[in-house]
Amino acid sequence: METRELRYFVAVAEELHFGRAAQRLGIAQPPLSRAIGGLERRLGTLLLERGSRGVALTGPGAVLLREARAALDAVDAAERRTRRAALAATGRPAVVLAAKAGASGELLAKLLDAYAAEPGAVAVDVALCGPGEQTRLLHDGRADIALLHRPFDDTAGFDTEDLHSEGQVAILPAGHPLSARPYLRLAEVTGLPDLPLPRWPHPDGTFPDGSGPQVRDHTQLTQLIALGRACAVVPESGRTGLREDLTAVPVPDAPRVTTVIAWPPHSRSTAVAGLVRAATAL
Amino acid sequence: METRELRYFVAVAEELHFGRAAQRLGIAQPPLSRAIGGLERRLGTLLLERGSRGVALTGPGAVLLREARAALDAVDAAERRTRRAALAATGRPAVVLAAKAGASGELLAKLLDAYAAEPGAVAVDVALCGPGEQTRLLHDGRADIALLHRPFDDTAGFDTEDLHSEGQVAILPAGHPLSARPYLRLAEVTGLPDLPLPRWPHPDGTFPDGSGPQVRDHTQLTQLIALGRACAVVPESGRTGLREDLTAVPVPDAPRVTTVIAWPPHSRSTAVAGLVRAATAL
DNA sequence: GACGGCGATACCGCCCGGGTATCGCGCCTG
DNA sequence: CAGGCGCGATACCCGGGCGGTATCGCCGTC
Repeated sequence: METRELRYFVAVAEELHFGRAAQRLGIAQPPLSRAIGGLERRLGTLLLERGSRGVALTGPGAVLLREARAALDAVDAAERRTRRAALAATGRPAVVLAAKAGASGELLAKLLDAYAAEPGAVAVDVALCGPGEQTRLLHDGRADIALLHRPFDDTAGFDTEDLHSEGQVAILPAGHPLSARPYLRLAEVTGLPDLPLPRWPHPDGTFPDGSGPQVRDHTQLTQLIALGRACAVVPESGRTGLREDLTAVPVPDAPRVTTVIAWPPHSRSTAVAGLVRAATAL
Repeated sequence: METRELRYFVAVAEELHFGRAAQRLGIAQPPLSRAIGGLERRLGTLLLERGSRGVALTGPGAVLLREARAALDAVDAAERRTRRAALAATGRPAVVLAAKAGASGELLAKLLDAYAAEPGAVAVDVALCGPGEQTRLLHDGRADIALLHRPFDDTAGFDTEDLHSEGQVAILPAGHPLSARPYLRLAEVTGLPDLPLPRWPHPDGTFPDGSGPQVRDHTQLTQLIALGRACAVVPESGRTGLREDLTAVPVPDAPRVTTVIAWPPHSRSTAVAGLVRAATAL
């Protein structure tokens, strides 16, 4: 199977529409139909159910969609990492570290300092990204190493090392009745009709069903809370640098959040090893 | 990058010889040279150092070799798993479980029994393979789930669940002076001049340097030990069904061996989940 | 200095991937 | 029920690229 075929299939499987997929791929629709047809013939199975109205994935098609995405990520990673190795060989070598914007700020700063103090340290490019984006960057080679947060991020498929564990706090508008309490139970926070929990986007950009406001980043979140339209439960470290009009109240029974450093299991980079060493020594 | 290019590059990088690589790929040498050249041009870096005598990998070339193997495994896995999903949809569905031949026999039998008793259990094809081969099968999709042994097998990149932990024993010819001892220290066994430890092949089929006899499977090993030409340190469970002319002596300070069940992190198969459930409930 | 091994280059033919035009088939609609 | 339309499949053509053969250029080695 060629990557071209996989790319074509993923496009159709995502669009569920040959015409739109072809447009997205920048080709005409007939070659796309042929390519998918050939794939199905070679695999000996129907991948897409062509109904009179639109297209649907078959069982094997769903399997191929998942596997093809992983395979294409691996191919992309191969290209990116080779390119970066070429850069490192001639110019300034660097590693890319992916971290969630607005999280672990202090820990990140300490890590960068500690690593920079090591002999032979190379430049560290920090890729700040949205929630849950880090694993994607690691998988497709845009990042070499990442800071993740269990249980929120999916650490499956990576080597990890625990760095830090912390409880969570509820962020409420200052002046809200609950904000004076010494601590809160998780059930008390999640059930507030006047302050719903916000909805974060899935990796594909869509939002889960529900009634809370949609947020995409930390700024939107704090603003919504300040407006009295939402509340949130975040790791303790999120209370540093909190706006004046917001209050943090501990939520002892919320799951503890562990910050981990993660890297692709077959990584051989000395820079990655150095970062891990520096991180675990913090 | 197309998988064809990756396959070509891996062939040359492994053979370190354009002619032989071309032969292995079933094409002529000139198209191969051109393909590699094109790859290098597009990546903007030299991948192979063409010396007067043979070919050597550059730094970026070594990176690409590692990444390309992973990517090609992922593509193979996509094809195999789709094919198997197609089979499962029409005929008898099955999972493939990879296990090291001659290891964990009893545990494997119990696992298969326990899983078969579950409602909705599907057929389990057991792929017995050589030491260290299981991870390969998992990576390229020939297997859906595997029994691995830490610290021998590399569990990186898989989800795992510990099943069983055991000490190790030394296998000696009956009648050897040490065979009467109640236990042995690891250093005593590894330093025997008359009974060297055998050498196991690497995944690529080559043997590590050293002086011990080369073995490829358990039968060869027991035969060598019986002949008084080698000894071995193996998990306790390896003493079940031992030949009469061999003796097992505990080695308490050898690292404990943990049998784990492992599966690809993005696996969605209910059969895999059922096997894991059955295994952890043992 | 002739030879041989090996990768690069030159050149050619053909297949396949991509394009346009058109068809076939449901489904909605007046 | 006819006509229109949306959408994927099919027919057919064209060009680029992949693979083939022949050959060159460069080094070692007798």
